[in-house]
Amino acid sequence: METTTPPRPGLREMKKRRTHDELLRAAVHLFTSQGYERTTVDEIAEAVDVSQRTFFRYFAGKEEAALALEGITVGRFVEGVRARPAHEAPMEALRQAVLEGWSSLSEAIESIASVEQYLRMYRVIESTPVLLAAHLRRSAETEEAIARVLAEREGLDMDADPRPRLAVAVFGAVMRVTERQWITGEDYSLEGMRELTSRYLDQVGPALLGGWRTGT
Amino acid sequence: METTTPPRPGLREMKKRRTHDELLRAAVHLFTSQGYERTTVDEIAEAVDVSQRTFFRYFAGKEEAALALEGITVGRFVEGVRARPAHEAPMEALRQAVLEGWSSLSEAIESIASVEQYLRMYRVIESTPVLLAAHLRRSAETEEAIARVLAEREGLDMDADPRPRLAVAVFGAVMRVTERQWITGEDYSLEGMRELTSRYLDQVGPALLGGWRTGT
DNA sequence: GAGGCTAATGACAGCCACTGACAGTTGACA
DNA sequence: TGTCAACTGTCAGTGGCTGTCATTAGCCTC
Repeated sequence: METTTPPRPGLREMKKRRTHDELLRAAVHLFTSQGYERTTVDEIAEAVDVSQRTFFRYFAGKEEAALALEGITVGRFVEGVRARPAHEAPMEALRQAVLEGWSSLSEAIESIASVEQYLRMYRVIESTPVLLAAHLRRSAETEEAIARVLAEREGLDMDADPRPRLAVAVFGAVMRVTERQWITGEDYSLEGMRELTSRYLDQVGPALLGGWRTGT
Repeated sequence: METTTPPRPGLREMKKRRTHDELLRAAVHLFTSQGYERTTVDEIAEAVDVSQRTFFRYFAGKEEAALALEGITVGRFVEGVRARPAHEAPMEALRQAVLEGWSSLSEAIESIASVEQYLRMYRVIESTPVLLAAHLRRSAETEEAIARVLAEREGLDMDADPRPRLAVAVFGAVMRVTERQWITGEDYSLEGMRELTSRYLDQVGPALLGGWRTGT
């Protein structure tokens, strides 16, 4: 009984995971180096030596492969919100979960890509209309999931009270503005992203109050 | 000089407009009656007795035809914001422009469809993933345009001050939540939409403050 | 460790959205 | 009325995506 494998991954599972990761890596590499539109599914499949049909068995479509990396971090974010202490106010819980997410981004995706590749893929998404569209739709789904988490935390009925959805929608809106700013700017460091996120969240109140001309 | 036509529409222009409108009408009719995915471009073209190629000369794609009706009202909304008196605070200007938009919806689309068809088309968009994605992307573009209008009104530099984008993003978020609620609910009247819009906008402040458990 | 079961894959055919190229038709305008 | 340019139809082709079916290859049992 030396070096046992308790949960028994199984050779089949291993291979499947390997194929999936290789396809994803190849897709990210091709998308970031030559663009999303100029990359065909056949190309990705060929890079991993599988048939095009197999690609579609691992990913629902080309889009899904392009958004899979981001999907990993989004999933972690949702879990992060769920794990926040119950005494935190909703917006504060969201804020902390996002900041933690940025901090642990590197470990979350290391089996697939580097942080730099993640950022480059993000740029591709933001600059490719069809990908941006899909990204926004998925963000909407994520917001719905998080609204459920908040409603549960606060013991509210989401169908009767719009505040959970409103708070999450506002938060999501700020995140989108932040992401855009972050891509447009020069600072690609995770610390820079954390700082920008905090700053913009603090500006929501002032932005809603009007009287912009007298402020800053 | 009896019954002159000053700007001279021209027979060609007339025919073009006619083809465009007929294609749009046919598309809306087919999408709302049998669904977006189950409608092919050939079907739409055939309903108007033009070739598939011609359809693509009038619409960049199937999606554009599905979103064109909504696009008319969105364009009017942007103009509405631009036309609001300069003394209004940003959020107030947005609110008034939207409410006015609902009120004049009927006249805006009458050459193409009825209000009921507009609502049904909206449901199709909301329930078809690819259309919802495209819709959200276009909304993002609209928000950018409106942020520019607000920044100009207030004499701000959008690249230095995030408040115009933040305010518009928050407003857009509320609108999306409202639209969803409105589609889920039973009340399809324009008056009901106006009322819901007002109510949700009033809730943004409370939603951000937390302490949900003590309030209503 | 041979054979059966089943999941994973490849190969093939086909649908549909969309595009480029070219030729035919029809308003516009001198 | 004839010329020009815009509009359209036809055809061929690309690429994303799906259904089907035969083949391969882990897995499990006896």
